[in-house]
Amino acid sequence: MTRKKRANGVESRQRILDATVEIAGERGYEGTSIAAVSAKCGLPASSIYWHFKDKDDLIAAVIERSFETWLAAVELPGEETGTPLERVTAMATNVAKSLVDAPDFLRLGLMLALERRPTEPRGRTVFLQVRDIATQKITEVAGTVFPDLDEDAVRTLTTYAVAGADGLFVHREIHGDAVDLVAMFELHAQLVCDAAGRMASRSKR
Amino acid sequence: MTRKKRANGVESRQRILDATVEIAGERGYEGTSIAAVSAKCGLPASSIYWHFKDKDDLIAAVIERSFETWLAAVELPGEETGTPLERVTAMATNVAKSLVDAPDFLRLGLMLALERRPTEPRGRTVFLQVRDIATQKITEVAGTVFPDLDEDAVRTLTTYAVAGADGLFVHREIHGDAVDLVAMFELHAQLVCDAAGRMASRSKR
DNA sequence: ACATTGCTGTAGTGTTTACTCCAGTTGGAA
DNA sequence: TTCCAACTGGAGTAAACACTACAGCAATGT
Repeated sequence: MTRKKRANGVESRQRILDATVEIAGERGYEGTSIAAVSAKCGLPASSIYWHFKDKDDLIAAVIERSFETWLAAVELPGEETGTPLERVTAMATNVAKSLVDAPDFLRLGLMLALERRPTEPRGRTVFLQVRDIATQKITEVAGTVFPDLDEDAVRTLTTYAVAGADGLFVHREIHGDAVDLVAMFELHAQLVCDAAGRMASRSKR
Repeated sequence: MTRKKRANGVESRQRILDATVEIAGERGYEGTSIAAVSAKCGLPASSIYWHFKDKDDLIAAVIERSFETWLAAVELPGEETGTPLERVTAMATNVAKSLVDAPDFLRLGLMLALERRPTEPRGRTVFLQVRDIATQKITEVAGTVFPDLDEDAVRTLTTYAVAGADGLFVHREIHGDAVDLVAMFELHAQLVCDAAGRMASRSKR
């Protein structure tokens, strides 16, 4: 067995993925041509096909890697201390920062998610899966932060929280760096907490 | 001058646009091939090029028409009566219904908006323009519904309202018809009003 | 009757696409 | 030294791509 996989190989793989994430973020799924990726990373097409089965496989790998990058950027909030508002705001701030630092995952993912082609690309499936997992985690956190809420309310709250995050992200993608994503996410956190309060008081009655 | 423009012409144009909106909504900008549009609408490529200058022109026309369709579906709320919450909710409900009935505009527009290619397609420009106009109208309405707010607050509120709408729309596009968009928009309207109240009380102090 | 206009049908153009074949090259294991 | 596995390079293929040239036809204005 080889203990080192030959240094050049993994580096080339990274270079290919780097080039692909850039081009796919610019031009979408169909617009990402192997020739363009090859030109950008400096490796011939045959190398790309040595590392990846086909174009679909390449894009799925890009989604996976950019998800990991984003996950690392999120750095889940420390411990469960403070008021619900403080905790939710801390979480929102973290997510906002991570989306500024590592926007590729959500941008590419949303592009793929909005497409509805007959034969779904694997990249889309992967995105929806990891997104589902992330959503579930948020649901869990919401359940502990707002213990008064019933399951349905928690789900609704999570849906709204995620949708708001998506929308604010899109807003920043459209309007550029001038948008203060962290500030908007703080407002969002506040409103989500309002909603939680409203839901709790309703279910008590 | 001809009083009738030759019936077949306008009908063909519509058929081409219908086919294009369907394919573009499935496969994005690059994925929309003239051959596929031609096959779907039953007209040869030369007819498409007689009606439209090139592919870019075609997609821009699709955006324009789907915007008009959507605008017609929105049917702006009647008159300025009721509490702010009632008025905002009525508006949100209208928008939600229109997005269910005519989702093409926003779906296609968001797909184009998320792409950032070096030479921007005209369709993207058109989308961002009409979106800007729509946003401005919402800003005006917000200004009259919440007269206590200063300009900055109204802008922030509008941004948040639009972003929430985008995000909830994306959520429905991903999770399908099971999502009750109207209900989510009602919640959204409520939270936006909360935010307005919070902002007003802060500026008074 | 005749030319004009609006549109369709056929048959292309050259370029780009995803993907393949296979002959190198190179570093490490035996 | 020999050998193999891990890659790279270049050359190539068939299909799909956006787009064009142009002939033909049916209705209309004169």
